[in-house]
Amino acid sequence: MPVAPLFRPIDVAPAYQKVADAIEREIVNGRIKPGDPIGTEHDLVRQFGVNRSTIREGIRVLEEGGLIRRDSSRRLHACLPRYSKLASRLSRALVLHEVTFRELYEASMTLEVASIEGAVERATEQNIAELTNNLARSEAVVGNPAMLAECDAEFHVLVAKASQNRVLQLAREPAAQLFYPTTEMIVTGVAEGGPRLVAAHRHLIDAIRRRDREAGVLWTRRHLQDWRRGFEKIASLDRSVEHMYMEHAQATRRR
Amino acid sequence: MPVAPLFRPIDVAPAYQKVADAIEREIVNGRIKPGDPIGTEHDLVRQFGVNRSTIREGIRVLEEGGLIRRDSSRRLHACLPRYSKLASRLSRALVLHEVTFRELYEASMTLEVASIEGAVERATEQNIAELTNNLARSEAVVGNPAMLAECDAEFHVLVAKASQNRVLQLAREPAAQLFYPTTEMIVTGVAEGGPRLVAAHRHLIDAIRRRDREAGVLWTRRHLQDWRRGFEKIASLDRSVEHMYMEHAQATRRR
DNA sequence: GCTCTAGCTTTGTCGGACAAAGGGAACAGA
DNA sequence: TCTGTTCCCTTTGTCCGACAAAGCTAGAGC
Repeated sequence: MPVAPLFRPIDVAPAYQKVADAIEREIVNGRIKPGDPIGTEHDLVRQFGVNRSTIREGIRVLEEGGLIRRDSSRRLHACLPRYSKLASRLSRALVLHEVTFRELYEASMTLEVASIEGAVERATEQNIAELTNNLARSEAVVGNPAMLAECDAEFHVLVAKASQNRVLQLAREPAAQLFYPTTEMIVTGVAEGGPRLVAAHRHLIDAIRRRDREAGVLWTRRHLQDWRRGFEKIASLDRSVEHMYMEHAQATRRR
Repeated sequence: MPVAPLFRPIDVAPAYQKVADAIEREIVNGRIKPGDPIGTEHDLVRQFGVNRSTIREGIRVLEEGGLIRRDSSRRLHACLPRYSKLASRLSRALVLHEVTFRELYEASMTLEVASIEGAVERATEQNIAELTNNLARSEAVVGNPAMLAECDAEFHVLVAKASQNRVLQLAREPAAQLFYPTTEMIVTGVAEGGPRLVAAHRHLIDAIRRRDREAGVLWTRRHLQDWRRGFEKIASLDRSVEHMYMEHAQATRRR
């Protein structure tokens, strides 16, 4: 006959983990708001009653999770996790899982089409202005593959933003980050790549402005199909997706 | 007149970050394969020539990123980041960004419909067997909201898995993790909730088995609409989404 | 009132230390 | 020979104390 449980399971976790959990709890439940300063390491030592080394290990956990950051003066404060940083973890995971081109392409098709549908429905004047501004910059750098690729990535982030759906925005980011480095290669390797890319963006903005869902979906599909054809042309190059990812990851970390 | 650049920017980063970067690089480019042991902390101290405290801070960064883990004996080894762990970071971020119900619902509709479409097209016998097994377990616990909610979450993970698209699998996970804790509340609060949920699962498996895309999409929509109606019924309860998330996060961390 | 410097604070890193837990090898018994 | 036990070594988690470099602050000097 089993006895009634008298005790709860003891929470056995390393001290640094408990420190991280405690601070996370305060941030997630809102007692510490984004932007609020966390104390200095010494403060935390006093509050938690553990050694500074232990505190520092806990801080690393939270920092990597994007919950806290150090500002210019290296003081700690809570912050809203940035999508692009979190997404880069996922992109890394996708590379490690060796996802196929089909998986990436199919998922992106779904996510980008959903983004444009949202954008067509809910884009604000502000959103459209940002997209238009992006288009102008793209036209100016159409001969520079690296800068054009960067503009393209930003364009699609702006479309997702215009959808007014942050869940979607976040869901599309990991796949988009894997797209980005290949765009440069495609624009470099395919003669008509640059102009076609800019033209597609123009049509997409136009569709959003006219609230023309059909056109938005159509041009998103074409845009992605262009990207696929370009990718298939250069797929025989010697650089692997892993290498592309590594370069991208290092570049973003430096920011 | 600007001089030609003689020097590259010096990479100024804390030592612990360099340690983490160096190990990450070896894992991502494949020189260290998932499962391979990383040395002991003392080994790393010798290899990198820094203090053990510094090594340990670097290890925390990688551990949080899911790139390395400690096995039962606490030895370090590389590993494939697990989707559910990474996704919980994103779920946390979504909570902090205070996403609305509309955003969550709309994105999930897109992602779950895409999952079922993939599953209908590509599910293997193995996938169908797993789904059938899940259904049987769901039927057995239809009166237990907590366990039924867990089965439901697993069911949709299995559908995504059956789509044979890991990018999609990963993209849907953050939103799904926010769904999960509410499912229990809905099944508890709505009388017909449990049976309707199980019935929907049965129809979904059937659609996958018959490769009937229309039916799959239809029942996914109905299933999600049921969830929404349930949510709207209980939305006046006193527990906020943040609380639901916190409880869920703690439960998963203990695993 | 403004600037500049000296001093205090904080971070990043180091060296060493110790208890607890795990793994492994030697040893005893079947 | 195989199995089970015990003791020792290793490894981890944590602590203590220390110091240089960089930031911040307050007071001196104008």
